[in-house]
Amino acid sequence: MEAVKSKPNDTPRAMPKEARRRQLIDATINSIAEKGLSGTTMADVTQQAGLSMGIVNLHFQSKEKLLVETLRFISDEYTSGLNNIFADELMNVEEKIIAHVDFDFSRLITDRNKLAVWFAFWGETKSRPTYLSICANYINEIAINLTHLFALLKDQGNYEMVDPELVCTCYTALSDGLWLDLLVTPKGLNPSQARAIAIHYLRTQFPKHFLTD
Amino acid sequence: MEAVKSKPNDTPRAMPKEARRRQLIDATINSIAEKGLSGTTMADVTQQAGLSMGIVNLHFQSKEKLLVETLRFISDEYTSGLNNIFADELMNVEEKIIAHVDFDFSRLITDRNKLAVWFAFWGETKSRPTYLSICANYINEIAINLTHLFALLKDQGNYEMVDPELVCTCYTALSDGLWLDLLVTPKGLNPSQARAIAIHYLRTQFPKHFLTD
DNA sequence: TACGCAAATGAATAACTATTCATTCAGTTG
DNA sequence: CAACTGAATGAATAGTTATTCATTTGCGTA
Repeated sequence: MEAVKSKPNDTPRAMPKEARRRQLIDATINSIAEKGLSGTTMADVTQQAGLSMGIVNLHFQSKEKLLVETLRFISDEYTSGLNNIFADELMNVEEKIIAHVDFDFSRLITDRNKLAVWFAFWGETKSRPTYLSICANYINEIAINLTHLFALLKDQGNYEMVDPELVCTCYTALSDGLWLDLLVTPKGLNPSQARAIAIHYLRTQFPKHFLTD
Repeated sequence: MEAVKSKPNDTPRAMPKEARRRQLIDATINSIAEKGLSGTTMADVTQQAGLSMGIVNLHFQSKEKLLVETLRFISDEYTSGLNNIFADELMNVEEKIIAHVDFDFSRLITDRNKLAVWFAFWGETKSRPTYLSICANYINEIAINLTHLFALLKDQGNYEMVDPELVCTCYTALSDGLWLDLLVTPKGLNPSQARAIAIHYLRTQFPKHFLTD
């Protein structure tokens, strides 16, 4: 038997549990992006990670749980990024909304592999309520926070006719659609153009704001 | 062996080829909506259709081809509906745009089973270029037609500042996002509310138009 | 009514894939 | 440095699912 693998294995045999789990989640994201959710097998994931077959069942009892944790990972990443912005005491309302948009179209979020994971799960939501339940809480929380920011800006700018809840729903749907665009036709639209479209919409509602760039 | 099935089988044994294919495509749509793309098996589809296992391979050489034809079916349904509107000589520009929006949020298109199929395929697009190639043509064609309508309305209404291409991209992303909303949170938004949001956006661009309702 | 034939059947097969677990391995402790 | 311990391995297993094809079915025709 060959004792030496030519590929230098840079992961030590004993790693903090969390780091190994994270390594497997990363491999899962890549595999879903490359082969789709239906095409992702245990063999794919473990090979991606450079580890052996049994490793997933060791760290996550089953494939299904690995998938759930993967969705939870990208959900948490998104939610916590936005919560940092909402909680930031140094920004005013307009700055927070711009920071929100910047985050939505940042490298971290518009990474095509992660977008592929998002939409892979959305496509299965109707048949697997678990997937929806992971996102349901954060969806609602973000909507409340964002609506609140729009309401504040409405007051500050005397935008009588603006309906903050409508603007929040519209902005959210728009960014979902722009993400889909970035995923499926990457040559048609780049993240900064997508960002510009989102800002264009906000400017229709708050014409005295969002005039930079 | 039991000779008589209690369930009355209303499909005659010999059916026009196209009708049987259509029956299987319908069953596939239902199965994808109910079990997801990854959970859809040949047994599911054929049971849904009330037919036997071998039938799919008889009419579509393989499972993969059945899936491709299913995507093609809903793509064609959408495209041809819009093309009828673009080609209609009895409508003026504003009426055509409204008809477009009405179609986008009609029963035919916002059927949750069909939305589930759309997003199931979008989620696999990155890994299966075939799926994208089926849609690529119509996406482009519709964008050209819709941009043209916006350009005409810009001229007719003297909307100096409007960028028709931007409005088309924005409207398209918005409707994609609203469809996702209708799919995943059906209790949060109904089709007529979604339609109202789309009109709300168009009104920001063409304030003298789209004032009905 | 009987015959011919295309359509449909479904049991058998072949291919694939998640999970298990006895064994190996490497880092740590006494 | 030897014994210990828990992580990691991967061949074997068990379960699932697409595909095949010999057989059956029922419709149209002579």
